[in-house]
Order: sequence, then C-alpha cells, then structure tokens
Amino acid sequence: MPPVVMRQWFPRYDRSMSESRVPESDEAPPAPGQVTVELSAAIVAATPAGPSVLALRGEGGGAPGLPSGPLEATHRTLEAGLRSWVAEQTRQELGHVEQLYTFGDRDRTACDPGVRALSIGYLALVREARPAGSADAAWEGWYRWFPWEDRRDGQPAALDRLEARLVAWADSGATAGARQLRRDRLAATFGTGGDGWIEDRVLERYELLYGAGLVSEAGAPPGVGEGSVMRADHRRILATAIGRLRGKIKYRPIVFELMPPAFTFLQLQQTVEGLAGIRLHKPNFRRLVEQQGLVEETGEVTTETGGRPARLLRFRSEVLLERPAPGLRLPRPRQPAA
Amino acid sequence: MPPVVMRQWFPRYDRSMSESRVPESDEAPPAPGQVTVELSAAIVAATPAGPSVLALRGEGGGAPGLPSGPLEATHRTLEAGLRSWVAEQTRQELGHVEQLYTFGDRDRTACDPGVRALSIGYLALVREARPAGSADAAWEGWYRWFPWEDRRDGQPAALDRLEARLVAWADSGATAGARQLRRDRLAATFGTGGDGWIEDRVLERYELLYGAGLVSEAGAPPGVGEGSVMRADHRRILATAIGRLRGKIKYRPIVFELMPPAFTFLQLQQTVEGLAGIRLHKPNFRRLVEQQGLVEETGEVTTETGGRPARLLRFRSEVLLERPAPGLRLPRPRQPAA
DNA sequence: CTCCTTATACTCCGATCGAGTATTTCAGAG
DNA sequence: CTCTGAAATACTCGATCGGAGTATAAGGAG
Repeated sequence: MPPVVMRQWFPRYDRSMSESRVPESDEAPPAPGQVTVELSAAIVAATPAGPSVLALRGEGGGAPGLPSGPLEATHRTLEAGLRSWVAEQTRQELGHVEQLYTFGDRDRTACDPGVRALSIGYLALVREARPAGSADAAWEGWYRWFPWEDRRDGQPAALDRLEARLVAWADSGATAGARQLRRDRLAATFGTGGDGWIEDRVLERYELLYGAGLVSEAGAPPGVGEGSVMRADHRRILATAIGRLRGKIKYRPIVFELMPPAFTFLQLQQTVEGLAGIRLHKPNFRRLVEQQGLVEETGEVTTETGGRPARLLRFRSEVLLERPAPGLRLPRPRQPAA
Repeated sequence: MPPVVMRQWFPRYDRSMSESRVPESDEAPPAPGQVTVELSAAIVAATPAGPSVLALRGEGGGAPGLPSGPLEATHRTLEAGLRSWVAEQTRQELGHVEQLYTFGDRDRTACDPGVRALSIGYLALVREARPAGSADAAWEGWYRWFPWEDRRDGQPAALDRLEARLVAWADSGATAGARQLRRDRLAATFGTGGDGWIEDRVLERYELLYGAGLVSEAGAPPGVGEGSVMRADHRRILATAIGRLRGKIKYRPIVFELMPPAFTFLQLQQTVEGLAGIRLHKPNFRRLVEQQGLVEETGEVTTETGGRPARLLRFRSEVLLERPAPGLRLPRPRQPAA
C-alpha cells in the first residue's frame, strides 16, 4: 500500500496550534472489584488518498493509541466526556459522533485482573483534517492498521499473505467439525478468494485474525502479523469504527460529514472509495448521486482537478427530511445468471 | 390495538418451571464516585399476533422491567454476565444475543447522583416463547410499550393522538429557529403523516416523544402519555432493540432466529410484519424469500393454517456462506412519478 | 495545434420488484 | 356429495434500477 499522502481537500487551513494536556492517569488507583471506564474516539477525516484517523503517539515508545480518557463524575453524558477528552488531547472540532460498542472482556485487558476495565468506543467524523493539534497526535491512513481491508487496487498483498495462513489455521482445527466450522467462518468473513467480500465485516475479520494469531500484537517480533499495533483495545475499536462507517454510508448520507462545504463528484467518489476500500464505476456513481438528490451545484467550478474544470457541489441537507434512506448504495458486481 | 394473544407457534411446549432467584440488590451499596454497571436484555420471541418481550413484574407494584442484573467480577465477558442473569431470572434459552448500546447520562438516572450508573442494553432472540419461567416474568406484546409503532392495520390511533400534540410541541418552540428545528426533526423521525415512515427509527421517535413529554412516565397520572411504563431506562433499551431488529432483518437473515425449525411462508411473513410493524404484499414476499434462497422445503405440509395445506420450510443456513447480504428487503411503496 | 487529462452525457439491457389476478387444494357446512 | 370459503400457490405486466460500456466536452501543457 502506498504511503498516505497528507494533501488535504483544504490545504490552506492554518490556525495556531497549542499543545494539549496529557491525561493524568494517577488520580486515584482503582480498588479491586471496581469498574473503570475508558472513553475512546476513532476520529476520522477524509483525504484524497484515503481515510485517516488521529493517532496519539505512545508514551515511552509504546504503541500508539486513540484519543481517550476515563469517564469522570463531572461528565454529564458519556458523549460529553468523550468530547472533553478529545478537546483536551487534540484540536479537532468533532462533527458527527456516535457510540460504537462497549468492550469489557475480563481476559482481554492486560492490566490488573482485579479491576474491570470497560472501554466505550466512539466514532467521530471531522470535515477537515486539521494539523493534528499536538506534537503527540498525527493523522495516519487507517489502512496502516488494516492493510488487508484496502481493495481499491485489487486484492492487497497483505491479504494474499494472510489467506494462505488462514487456510492453514482452519486446517489445524482439532476435530473435523472444528475444521469445518473454521472454514465456514473464514468463508463468511473473508468471502474466500475475493468474491463475496463484504466491506462492512471489518471487525469480524479482525477478530478472526486475532483469534488465529495473525495480527501483530504489541511486543511481538515484527513480521509475525500484518498491520501496525495499537494500545489496549484501540485497534479493535478502530475496526469497529471502519465497519460501522462502511455499513452506514449505504443508508445514511454520512459521507458528507467528511466532505468540505463544496466538493466535486470525483472527490466525493474518492472519499467513498477510500472508506469502502473498493473502486466504483464513475458514470454510475455520478448518476446515483445525481438522481438521489443528495447534492446540488454551487454554481462554481474548480480547475484544480487537472483536466476539464469540475463543477462544485454541496450537500442538500433537506434530503434528510425528504427521503427515507438517503445513502449511497455501493454497487456490487452482478452475478452472472445461473 | 387488539390485545396480544399468547398463542404460540409451539403451543405444545411444556416443561417444569421453577421459580427464579430475585437478584439481591443489597450486596454492597456503591460508594460516591463509583461506577455501577447494569446489564439488561430485551428478550424477543415471535408469536402469530406479533413480537413479544419478556418483562419482569415490578417489585411492590412498581413498573415492570427487563431481565437484568449488575455486572459482577465473576463474569468473564459482558455477554456472559448478561446470560447468567437471564438464566437466573428466566428459563429461556437465548439464541442470538447482541449488544445494543451503553447508556450513561448522569441526569437520566433517578437514583443517587453521586454514583454513575451505566446501563448496557442487549437484544436477545429466542425461538419459542416458552412459559415465562417464573411467576414474575411474563411475555408481553412489545407494542404495549410502543403503540404508535404498529402500523400493520394502518396508522394506529395512538399515533393520531400523538401527531396533533407533536405539532403543538413543535409550534411551542421559543424562537422561530427552534420551531423550524423541531418541525424538521419531527418530519425526519415521524415522516409527517404516514408516508416517509421509516420503521427503524424507533429510538429516535421515542427520544423525541420523551423530550416532548408525550410518553407515560412512572408515577405520572394515566392518560398523560401513550404506552406503558418500564423501570429505569428499560423502555429506552427496548426501543433500541426494536429499532435494531427492524434495521437488521433487511440485511441479515436474523428473522430465522425467531422461527421454529419448520414454518410456513405465512408464518414467516407474519413474523416479519410484526417486527417491522407494517403489512407486506403476499405474493411478492413469497417470491423474495424463494429467489433469495433463504429457505428450503422440508417436504412436509401442515393443515393447521386453515385453508389449503401449506408447505413447511426450514432456513438454509448455508446462505450465510454464499450470499453477501441475505436479508429480507422490505418493500417500500413506490412513489408515483413526479 | 496536438495531446493528455479529467469532466460530463448518453445508451443498452438484464435484473429487480410493486401490483394485480388467476388457479389450486384443503376443511367443513348443508 | 357438493358447495363454499379460506388459504396457498402460480403467473403476468410494466416501471425502474442499476451495472457496464462508450462518446463527447473543456480545460492545461508542450
């Protein structure tokens, strides 16, 4: 996968940055039997090269993580708590925010087993990937952590490597029944061989890879797994975020939360392609967006795109009131008739 | 709405019941600043008359609630904790279980404000609505709590009553801008007038009604709101469950988790209609199910349906591996050309 | 002026799906 | 035994959706 170039839709953005306070984790050590709650956000922005998330450098050379912090008594709502941590650690103005999932497996939190660590993951979308806001925060292409999820240029090499090892994993089941079960699960999540690939099932694929020991873990020697490592369960949260976003663009006009106020058809298409990790047919995508009434022309054009000047569009927020499910149905290659 | 008749697909089920232990809530009073976690399940079963949930009678004449209990240190995972509470309080064998949402607003928990009460809601599906398992548990049609959500026999009277009051609520906004915002939100969630009604948005509708003070609350005089009351935030969890289920049947074959091993087309259709709260076109539903390859014939027929004997079907679980999104697309009446 | 690049417009055609109608097959009443 | 009603099942029509391909327009660089 080519490195994500951080050219922005809005390259001219420039605002004074200020450093953020690192959360102090030594406020009160949790007593045994108690519950701690961590709020984490996968903050996503779109760039021409693909979607990016805001990652915080790990302390002391550790694995990077998502912006996060503990739930505190002062937070009126969970989302408010999340927003306050994000505001403190980054300089982003969050647009759409939604809760993803609450993780709480006892055996998957490496730390003190006497304390129950709940982790509530959130997805947040921002319109422009501003300068990260602190020296510890940086925008990174999200496929860095999920290289097998990017099928825009055909099946990625990472997936080629993984597939062989996944088959080996399936065949290493203890009993014949277990092997069949593993093969079935493999077929359902990875679609075996590229056809039948379902973009949404990011978390299911990650969990399968995790169970099969095929993703890198913090502390493991390099090369043993695919993709970069994240702190705690943050990579799992990111997988959930990607899956949710991929699923949701199909039935809600959520992509526009990632777009600047005015954009071209191709920019919109490339954003969707980046999110979904697949390529789309240009004329059909155009027609789809047009006839869905999701956008309207601003009247202006831009010549920044290279060839013929492109008309600029804006999102028609009225569709939220008009149409029932104004999403961008992703085309699925039609099966040849049986 | 006619009262839900508890005739079962499986009326012949008969197993010795045993009383369940009521959870002791006095194990250790939470200290200020601490976090408590309650796990609650909306357990859903399908009956010919419509979907039902298992409700626990409220103690001392209080409002009924969902099976639930606090997260404990012995629970390995959140789902395991939920299952153990459900096993203790009911006699149901849960099939599909999925996490819905974590609620944690400080101001919406009526009890001790010093303690943060998290509430993690789950959706669970069971194949047969067995006898409730304890004298305190009972199956209830879910539209009892959401009468405005049942559009199977046209727009329900409850919604008629509500609409007038919702418009009044919208028009009582402080500023012109607030009024427009309220009208827009109303249009988006309720579809104003019946067309544009989107089944999934159950929670959004409930939250709007809640905010407008139009749903019954515990302790309020009868008649002030529509629908029955539930303990704590359990009604909110149920709203989330209904919405999730309605959304999910469209892209995953989840209805079959509610069906007995063999069933007829009409039973399947009525189950879907009950869940979605709308009526479907019989021949088209048939064709849809057939050509989707979701079911296969068992070879047997049943005469219990009244007229011509109906063939019995079973779910083809293989489709989970074959097809990408094997859901039951719900038909949406086509708009007359503009 | 040529060529390259991108934007935009249009066509074809199979598959989908809403809507309606006709036919079969049983149970039970007369 | 026959009629009747209820439900199951089968078939048709036509609009539209949407995948795939191709053609044309309009700028910039050389």
